Amino acid sequence: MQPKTWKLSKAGALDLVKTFECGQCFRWNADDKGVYYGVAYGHCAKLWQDGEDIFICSDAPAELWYEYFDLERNYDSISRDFYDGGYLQQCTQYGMGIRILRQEPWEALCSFIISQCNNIKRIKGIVERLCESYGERLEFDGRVFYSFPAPEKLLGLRAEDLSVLRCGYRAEYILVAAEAVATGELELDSLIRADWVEAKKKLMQLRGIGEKVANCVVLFGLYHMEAFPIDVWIKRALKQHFSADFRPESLGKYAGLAQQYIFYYARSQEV
DNA sequence: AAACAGGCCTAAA
DNA sequence: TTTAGGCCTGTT
Repeated sequence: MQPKTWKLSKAGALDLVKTFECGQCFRWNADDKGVYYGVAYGHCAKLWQDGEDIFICSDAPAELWYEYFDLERNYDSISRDFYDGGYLQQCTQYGMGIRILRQEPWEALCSFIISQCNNIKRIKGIVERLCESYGERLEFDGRVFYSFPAPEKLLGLRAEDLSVLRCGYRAEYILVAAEAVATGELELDSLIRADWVEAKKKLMQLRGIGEKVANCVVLFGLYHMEAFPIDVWIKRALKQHFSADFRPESLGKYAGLAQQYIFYYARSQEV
């Protein structure tokens, strides 16, 4: 199928740079002209902004990307709940344009296992090596890409086999998760429809998945927007700008979006 | 050179 | 229930 290019109708609600650089995903990269290339659900795409318009070029149907960028949800009205006249509002306004991507569940699970105690640059490197080693080779726009490997591709491997990834002790965790998903012991698709707390509990049964990683997977891979991952950045922001008895539930069913605004703002201030 | 990265596990209070 | 140390690897 030949790639087609089209213009996003609600482009104003999507900010490419913020969405790709806010730390939720690891496989989108800009070239020197600011054109983003990436792969999702086995399809390559490139996106760029031209004035007010955002264009997308892909051989996948438009619906796939419409869902991927969660474009049918009205982030403006959701975000109004975060206008507290203080710090959270500041974060929200700064991060406006971020979309919570609907990433592949297994990719999210695997990526956030890798993320533990790592910086984004290294996470990206490890994920890319994983895709190059075990994903499908794809060609798009005169370039070569690799899909995120299905968990089945990792069956039977031992931790030493993943040494090329240079992911250290996380190799074991990846293999445990891959086996659970591939064998059907862990049904990620059914967890999308399950209660988010139950989904989190289920994920945390796996070795190497604690509270933080589970929350990330639930939010970014299972689309439960209530989840509020707390890492060192968020912990710091909460300590400085929220009351001691703050509870994520107080932010409602889109707490996860608020978390992403806070995270993006907090990091922008220090880096 | 030692400390620290978007944590987790285990052992020990 | 909370806390310390170790863990792979890479960077500062």
